[in-house]
Amino acid sequence: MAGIDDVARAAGVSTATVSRALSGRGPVSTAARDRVLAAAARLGYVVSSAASSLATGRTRAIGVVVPFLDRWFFSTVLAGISDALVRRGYDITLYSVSADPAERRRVFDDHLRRRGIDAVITIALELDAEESASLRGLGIPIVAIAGPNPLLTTLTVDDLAVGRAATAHLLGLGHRRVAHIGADAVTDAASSVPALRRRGFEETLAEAGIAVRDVEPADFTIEGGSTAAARVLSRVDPPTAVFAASDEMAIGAILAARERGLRVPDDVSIIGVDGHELGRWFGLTTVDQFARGQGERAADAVLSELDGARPAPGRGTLPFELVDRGSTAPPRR
Amino acid sequence: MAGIDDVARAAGVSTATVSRALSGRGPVSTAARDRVLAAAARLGYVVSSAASSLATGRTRAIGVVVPFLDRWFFSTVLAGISDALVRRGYDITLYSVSADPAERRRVFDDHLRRRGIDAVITIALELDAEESASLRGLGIPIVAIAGPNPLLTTLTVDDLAVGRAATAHLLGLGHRRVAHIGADAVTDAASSVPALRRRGFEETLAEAGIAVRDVEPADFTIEGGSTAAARVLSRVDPPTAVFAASDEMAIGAILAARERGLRVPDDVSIIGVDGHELGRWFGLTTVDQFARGQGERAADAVLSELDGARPAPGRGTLPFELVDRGSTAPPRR
DNA sequence: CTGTTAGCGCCTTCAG
DNA sequence: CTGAAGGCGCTAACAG
Repeated sequence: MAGIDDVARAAGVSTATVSRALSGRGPVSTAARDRVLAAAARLGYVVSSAASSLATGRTRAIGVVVPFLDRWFFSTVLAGISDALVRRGYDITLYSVSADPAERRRVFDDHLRRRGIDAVITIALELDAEESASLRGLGIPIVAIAGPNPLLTTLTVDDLAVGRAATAHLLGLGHRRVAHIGADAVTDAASSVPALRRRGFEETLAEAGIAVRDVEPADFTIEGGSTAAARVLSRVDPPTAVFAASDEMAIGAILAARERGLRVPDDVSIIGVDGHELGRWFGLTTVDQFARGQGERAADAVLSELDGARPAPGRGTLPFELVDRGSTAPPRR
Repeated sequence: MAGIDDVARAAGVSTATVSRALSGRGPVSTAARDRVLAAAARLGYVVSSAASSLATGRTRAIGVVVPFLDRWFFSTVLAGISDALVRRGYDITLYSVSADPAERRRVFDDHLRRRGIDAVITIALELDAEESASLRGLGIPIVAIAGPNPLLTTLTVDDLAVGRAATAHLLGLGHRRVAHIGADAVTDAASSVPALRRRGFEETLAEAGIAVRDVEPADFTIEGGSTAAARVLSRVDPPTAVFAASDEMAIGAILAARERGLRVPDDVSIIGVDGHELGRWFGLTTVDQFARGQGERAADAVLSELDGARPAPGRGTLPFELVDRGSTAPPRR
């Protein structure tokens, strides 16, 4: 494993010059630089990240913390982050944290601090005060995607608006009996993504003078959506439309409706949130939130902060867009 | 940021003792250890991974290299790896490599070498000789999941057997006109996962004295599966059964069949490979390969190698299991 | 069992 | 523009 002094010797310069030539920091004559580059290439020299970061304090690695790895939204955002980061020569250190408090503490207090990372991106993580403090204590740029966190710089779609848009779409079609599948009023924090979408739903209904009914908590999986939808649709006076807070739940709802012999959208309209690729196949109308783009933007945000830009003033807002693919229509009566 | 000598001072011992007490390597009296632990906790001390790995050569980080992040199989395996690794206090450094040769070279020759990682896990990566050599050159344990690579220690299901099992299942039901959706004979390496499944298909057919027809290449997405299935099913003499090399393609095939007014399994039987959670909802018969478990096993394998175990002799074989959920049945005639 | 003391490999002032 | 040299924070002999 060639070291910096092997290169220095081969190029006939000092290690300081090698360091300068390779890092681009500090003045080096063209001639010297060329010799260094050639020698480095010939020897297959690569700086040791450990040594380099011990000396500089920077690691060219970004920590990414997620609550799930195997759900569409998270892996898609992660893919976006990875794309953007790899282009800039940064690595990702990945942390998937469960709900287990002890394990979370270990990740926040040990791993994240021990490991040299230059910045952190969290995806839809609901952090308690202590965890937020832990993150801030790292003294590095932090960007939280999805879910406004008053304690952190966040980059998020306006989920209240998302909830309102989806609901307004249904009301605009003439629906009056509308169900919502999503947040659990008991366990979800008021500022969480699910809770905001739900609030958007409730507010919009209230403004239209419609009483809120049929709000079913579910866990954002197809299965959860299906179960919840089955429950609402089996009421004596079932809703004519369902707003699910995620596409996976919406797909579950479509499947549940079909199982009950209901046609979508003829018998019941269904709308989701996400822009899940699968939605296309179900003709699912949804509020697309461009997950991959969110990841890219978060990566760009932390990188520009690392390049000296001030932390984004306040919070960044990400785009969303209602995509009508046909799973919603006016109620039959 | 408290350092090791802050702890040493607070505990009234030398830094060497602190290091020993905290790492567990080397003898320390109980009394000293307790004082060190207390001081470290009080000061919120965490070792600097950069300094530690510079001194030891180990980083407690495992590199994971994948070709995709946003496809079910990969994110699921990754979740398994993460679970197993986090339990043992290791971090994941994640690399998603595209097909772009230049970018791949950068990852293999720069990132992977610069970054201190103690071992590498690759998931379904088709490596050329140079890339394999690059990896081996790291001089650290390597485990390749999915796809036998003659140049590396691999941990993989026997995809030839998977292909045979799926095909035999269809033949056993009485099908004689069976199509396959999967490998592209032109672009897929003979030892790749898709090619092996396809070969299992072809061999099994041949052994039953049935001529191979209707082999459609597709890209392992729902969309690709749907398109390919549409093509086979529109033949004048369409197959009575379809074996898709992944569940995502199989689901695409089911959707395509439905679109053509065909019932599954009455008009056409469909079987996939993976154990994708979505399969449940389509009643998809599949060859489950327990993706999450694959990740866990790979993680365990590299960790035990790091703990001194010899590299697994030859290649490890992972389990698979045919799960009949009803999308296959005897042909009508 | 414990402290002292070299480095680990690189970066970065500071002179020249 | 370039080289010499100290030090980043920790670990691993080596004495004691």
